[in-house]
Amino acid sequence: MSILKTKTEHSTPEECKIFIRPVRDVIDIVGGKWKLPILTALSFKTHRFKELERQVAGITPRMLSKELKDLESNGLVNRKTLYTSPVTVEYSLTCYGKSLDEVLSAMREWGVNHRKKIMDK
Amino acid sequence: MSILKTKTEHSTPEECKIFIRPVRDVIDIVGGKWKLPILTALSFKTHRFKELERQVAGITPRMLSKELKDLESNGLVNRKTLYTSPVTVEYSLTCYGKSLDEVLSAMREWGVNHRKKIMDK
DNA sequence: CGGGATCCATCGAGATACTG
DNA sequence: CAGTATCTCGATGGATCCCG
Repeated sequence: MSILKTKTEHSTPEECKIFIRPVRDVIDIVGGKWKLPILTALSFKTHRFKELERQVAGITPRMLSKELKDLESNGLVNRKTLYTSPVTVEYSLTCYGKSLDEVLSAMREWGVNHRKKIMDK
Repeated sequence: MSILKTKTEHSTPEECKIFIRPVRDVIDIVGGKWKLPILTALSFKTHRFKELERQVAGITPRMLSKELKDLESNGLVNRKTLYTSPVTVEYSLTCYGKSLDEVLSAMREWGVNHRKKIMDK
């Protein structure tokens, strides 16, 4: 790629990638069937595994476990083992997880309006 | 965060659905492998089908056609047939499509920061 | 209770060839 | 040029059973 490249009316593949990648990251993080329901449940209160399984209607333990790991690896959710008997585990939103809410709110606002617009047609 | 949250500590399934649905709508609209690359290409300038096929590296005509129909059905993209010979078709972002940019920017901002955060670990 | 392991169905997307 | 039609495959997620 030329160092002397001036501003063009079209984008280079590199520019596009840098532009798109972080947006895609967000989609990957909150996308899929269960991430939003889980985050929403946790935004109301801390839940144990079994409680989440009941709150998030329809989810299987297998998926719940996998999704919680994903969310935890992204720093959105905190996992806390309580050594009661039997052992219980508490899941909660981290502060960082809560910071996602601004983004979700922006999406929600546009989405609510869009739904209205599409319905009217 | 949410209006609901200030009112109750837990959510009903109905409330959750209404809360989540518009966000999911946005994910569906810009999600998948090709929507963002296509929207990004069109955000720079109007393109014909074949031009888009070249701009969006790797896409097949089958997918490009399908994705453009999706975007058009959501009012984000305008399709304009030019009766030249042979016929050419121009695709462009609608004003409504451009309104999505605020949302994408919010996502991008969070995503850029997140990528930095994850990389540092 | 909090998961893991295994098998299976569905769907998004690629490859390729073809048409008006 | 602007798409369509088939076929195929890998990923996502569901069903079921199992364990410490």
